Amino acid sequence: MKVSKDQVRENRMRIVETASELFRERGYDGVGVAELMSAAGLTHGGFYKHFGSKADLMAEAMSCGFTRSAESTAGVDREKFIEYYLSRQHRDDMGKGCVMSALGTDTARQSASIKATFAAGIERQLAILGTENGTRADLIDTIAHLVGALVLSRACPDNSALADEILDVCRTQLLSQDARKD
Amino acid sequence: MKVSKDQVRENRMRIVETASELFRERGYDGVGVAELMSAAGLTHGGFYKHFGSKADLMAEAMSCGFTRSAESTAGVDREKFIEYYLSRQHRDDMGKGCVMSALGTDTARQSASIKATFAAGIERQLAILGTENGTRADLIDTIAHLVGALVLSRACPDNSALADEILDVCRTQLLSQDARKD
DNA sequence: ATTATCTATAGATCTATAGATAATGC
DNA sequence: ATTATCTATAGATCTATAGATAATGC
Repeated sequence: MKVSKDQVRENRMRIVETASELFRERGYDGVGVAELMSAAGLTHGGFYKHFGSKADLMAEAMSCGFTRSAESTAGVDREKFIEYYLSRQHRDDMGKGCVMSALGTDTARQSASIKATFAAGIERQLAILGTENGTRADLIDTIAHLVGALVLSRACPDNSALADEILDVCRTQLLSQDARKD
Repeated sequence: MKVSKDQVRENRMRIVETASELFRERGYDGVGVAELMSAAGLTHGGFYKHFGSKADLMAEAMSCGFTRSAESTAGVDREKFIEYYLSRQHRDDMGKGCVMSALGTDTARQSASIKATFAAGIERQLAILGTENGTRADLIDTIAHLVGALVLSRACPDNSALADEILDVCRTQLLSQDARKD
């Protein structure tokens, strides 16, 4: 039953990636270790050879999600970032979307070390957007605005007018802020 | 063991108010029916004479929270609302604060009927702020901005510089939008 | 007589651990 | 020999229900 070191690394990574998506989709309390391992193609007993606890995995899964976001956001300018962030596609696929909007409230209810991982993720996102897209204050403001729009839109009934209205109103406002600076 | 009709009404209300606060604090999955009833001074077996399910209570608890918010927000102008919303006090007491920021992501993971209750709450909040504080679009935009700021600030480590920075940056930006319209 | 609350429990889940197994890697 | 994964399970929890109890309200 033992596997090669490469296989172990791959299994571990698959657990983290799977968890990253499932936690975003259903929340920390919404996914059990057994289901998570099963989704990664393993049995639940093996989990604790990889991680000390479910909470430890949460931190890694969150960090992994931030890394994926950073990768796909690199080189994107403010306008494109806003368009992507407030798209229906992003809203309707929470598991693959932004960690800040999907796990922000979950994180508020977790331990200090998870919060620290989250804060580090915010800083990484700010760094990726970079000074060419605005001052630090501008970027923090924009990100908060985007996160709020997505959280509210997702909390509205699927395909409801209000859900789309929230995205549209915020997109218009955020892009007009951009225009004022040009 | 039976109690008067008045007592029944009072017990039911106490369950809803207790749930409203506990759900905001710890999330829907973070509180069990037994603990909830115990916090309301009752035993868990009696729960299902009041509510069909835990999810049914969630809807009522959410609606109750929105009502309390509406009460305390009535007559408050945009500037005062922003100051209150982005205060440390509000951020650090999630159980007693705004339902949108505390339960938005939880709601995104719930059934359509809970989402409908949430959307109705947004509409109520918009109505309370009223046309004297801006167009419907202005208000939606402001609320999304506020919710995002609070969600992100709460996800940062307690008493961290970033947690406060997020609130401060967004307060400045939101109040400057106000000034531009005067 | 009705019924809100109580105690008790069914049945399903949850996190975490124990011990067996079998392939890797020294 | 080591160890990642497996099966099995401990012990705690979870939602929901059943049946007893006792005070209300007809």
